[in-house]
Amino acid sequence: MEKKYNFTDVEIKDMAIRFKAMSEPSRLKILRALFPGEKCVTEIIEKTGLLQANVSKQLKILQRNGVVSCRPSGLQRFYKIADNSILELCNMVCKS
Amino acid sequence: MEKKYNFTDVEIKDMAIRFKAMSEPSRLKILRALFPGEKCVTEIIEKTGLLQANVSKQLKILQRNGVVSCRPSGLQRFYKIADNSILELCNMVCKS
DNA sequence: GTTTAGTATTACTATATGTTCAAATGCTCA
DNA sequence: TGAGCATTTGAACATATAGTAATACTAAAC
Repeated sequence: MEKKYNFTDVEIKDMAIRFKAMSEPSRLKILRALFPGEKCVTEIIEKTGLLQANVSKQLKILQRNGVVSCRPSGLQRFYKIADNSILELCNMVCKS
Repeated sequence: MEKKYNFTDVEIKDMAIRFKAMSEPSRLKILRALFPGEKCVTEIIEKTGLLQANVSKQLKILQRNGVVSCRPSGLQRFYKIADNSILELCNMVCKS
């Protein structure tokens, strides 16, 4: 597998932002809750044990960085993992 | 490839710490300087354009989290990427 | 059409942590 | 001891997190 390592400054900045999105336990707990499939905010609150305001805030950060996506449905908003590589990333970091 | 997604709280905490280690542009610039091969602190300072104190502090963080390793040699200390998966990780995040 | 209940986001505050820079200190070898 | 290389310290500034409370949104009941 061909690997790149001459990253530009812009790429480095973007990478830092993405890594930062994954760098909080509260956000990783939300991802853990979402790996099996999409869930609404209330379900995420139950699964994670975090407070409502906190979940909402962290979901916004995850969404802004393309880690999760959102689908409104009636009163609820269903969030899901945006990309398969997120799980792969977690597995790689967890092993090392 | 078999993927895990029932991470324990402890695993999540550790993952967050590792992601955080990669979440600063200054640290990623240091890694970029090290990808071609090991370098001493002075060389890293030249390559990155960061100040000495800063490089030293960020190297310590990277070392504490197992991202780089250190080999003293005379007056100098040579740092290198500790693990091949670091570059793989950067490639994965850069693409997405 | 207005109200009401359920659902989710936003504002605000206190606290904590991280980054950078300048200066001082530590370490190693000649 | 002195020079070169690297780390540590301390202060200023910036950013992030968690919690409480208030606000916004949506759909259905009346």
